[in-house]
Amino acid sequence: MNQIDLNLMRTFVLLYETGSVTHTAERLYVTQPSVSYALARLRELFEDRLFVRTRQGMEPTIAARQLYPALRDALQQLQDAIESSRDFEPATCTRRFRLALTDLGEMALLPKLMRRLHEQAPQAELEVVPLEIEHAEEWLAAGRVNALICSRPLTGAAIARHVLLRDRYVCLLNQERFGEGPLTRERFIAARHVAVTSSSGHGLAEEVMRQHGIQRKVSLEIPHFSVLPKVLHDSDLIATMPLQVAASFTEESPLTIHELPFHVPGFEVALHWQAQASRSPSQRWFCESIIEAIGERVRVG
Amino acid sequence: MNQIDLNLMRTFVLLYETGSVTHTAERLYVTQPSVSYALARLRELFEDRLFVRTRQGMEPTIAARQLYPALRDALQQLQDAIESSRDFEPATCTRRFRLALTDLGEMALLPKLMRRLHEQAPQAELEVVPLEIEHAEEWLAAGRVNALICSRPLTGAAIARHVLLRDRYVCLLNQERFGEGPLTRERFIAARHVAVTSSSGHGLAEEVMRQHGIQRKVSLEIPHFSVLPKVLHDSDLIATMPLQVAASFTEESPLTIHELPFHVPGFEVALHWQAQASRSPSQRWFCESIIEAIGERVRVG
DNA sequence: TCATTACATAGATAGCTTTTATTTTTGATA
DNA sequence: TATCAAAAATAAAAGCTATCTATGTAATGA
Repeated sequence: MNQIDLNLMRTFVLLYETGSVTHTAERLYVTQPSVSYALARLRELFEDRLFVRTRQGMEPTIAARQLYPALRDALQQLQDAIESSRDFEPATCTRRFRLALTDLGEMALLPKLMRRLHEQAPQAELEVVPLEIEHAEEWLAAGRVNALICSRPLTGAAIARHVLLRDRYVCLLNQERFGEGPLTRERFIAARHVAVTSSSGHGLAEEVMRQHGIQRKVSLEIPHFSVLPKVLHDSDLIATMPLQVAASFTEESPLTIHELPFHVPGFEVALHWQAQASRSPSQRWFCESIIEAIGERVRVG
Repeated sequence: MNQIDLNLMRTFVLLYETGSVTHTAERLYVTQPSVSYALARLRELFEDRLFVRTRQGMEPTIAARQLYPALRDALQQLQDAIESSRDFEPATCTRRFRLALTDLGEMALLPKLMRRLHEQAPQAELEVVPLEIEHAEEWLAAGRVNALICSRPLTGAAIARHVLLRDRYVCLLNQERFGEGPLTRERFIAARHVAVTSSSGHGLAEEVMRQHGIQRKVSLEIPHFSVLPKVLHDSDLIATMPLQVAASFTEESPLTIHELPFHVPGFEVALHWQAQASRSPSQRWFCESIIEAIGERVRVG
């Protein structure tokens, strides 16, 4: 066990991510046969083919799939640990950062974020992982993601938190189809609604409605926010969502924003990360960049 | 960054733990100059001397001290990940397991545990880390320890728990010096007590006393349970502690166990570990061994 | 069927780790 | 302070092994 060449694991992870011996070789600045030989050694080590050739590239076997997450996270931690005592240069950074986001977050924040990161660290990579709120703490603890953005405050041990922005829920609808006039409580209840089934933690408005005893007719349930503009444009449905997103939707479609006809407290969207003193400079830089990139945004609501 | 020889980190960790280039070489089955050369490369990599010669061996610099915990944990995770897909043989296992325990746990459980582990895995190493209850979850999440045993149930995400035994608090005293007769509430309050200042989570009895409004005179406060027999033997002090330990103390000293003169609920001593599916076979084996080793014990109380 | 693409294999090479041998350093002791 | 012992560092040589070039082979698509 103590004789295993740990450098092989780096090759494994790259093989998994690129799905190609050749591309892995390019990333490692070695020739293709070199990686092929490394793969042979990996296969002997794990007593499994690990990757088989298909038209889509090198497809991981079951064994490889099981190995990958743990190896990737462990390698990341190791690299973080090594890096922690060395200087960090965004300009020359080529590593990959992982950020968990709701699809709402993607729409509202990702453009700003990407611009910022690309300016400062043009060679760095950003991988957005769809947020599953119930795994949030686990992902942070295990290093699966470097940070995550959500509106539910995470309470677990050793998790740091920084509020990025405040928002509140509003209604969005196509006034033409819905009919003129303000959105009264009666009309809200009488209307047909579209709901987003979110494992993302956006259930605050629903909760409040339940508390107020407001029963609404949900005619459509979709898993993501992003198709809402099209859906609303072609129907008399009402969607309830954060103002930030609603506002951006009105820019692309002729939709109208209305206040909810009952009180829902505002909420905070916050960045969360593992608050260990030993986190690396790159990790710190990543979080700070996010905070600065999003923080610049004009507060709404 | 992607060119760093990860195998060097293994040498670093061993250097830190052995405090000796020569011993590290022995552990790695290479010669001393080989490790010396590796150290030279580490020094260049981290731009720090890392270890300086003293009478106690190679003493780590501040930089090395900062690096060590993160590197050790990351390496452990990596090795776990690699191991997870390979068979585990206790008989040939040479790795080191880390277990966080209270000193009470050490006394009550360690002998059984060590015997069991040594039988099945004679070459494995066990490192007992003094438990600091407030860092428990963090330690598990970060992989600082493989498991921990405590009586406070840990609630964090992704922590598995298995009750090892149930116990309850009793009083222990030297009847000769204390005076004959049962331990009434009046005598309990009138008596002088010895308390163990525990960061270990053994505060249940104290809490109950506070709730009952019982004020006792604490004449002695000590940080560990282990010296209690001697202290009690030479005094009329009363100690409040779990029955299991009290019972073992009566074997070595002529002390007497009394029920507490008020009700304190029993408590559970449980093993806790990180409940990730990806944990390695060795990790599973370690936890199962502990459960079997302790579970065999005759339940008391 | 042929061209193309990508991974595997063979044999040679070169680079780098390891080894043996030796020196230097450090701390202990007289 | 001088000397001795122990342990780390250095030097030079050796040996290993990962990498390279060249080539083979299998799958894909025009």
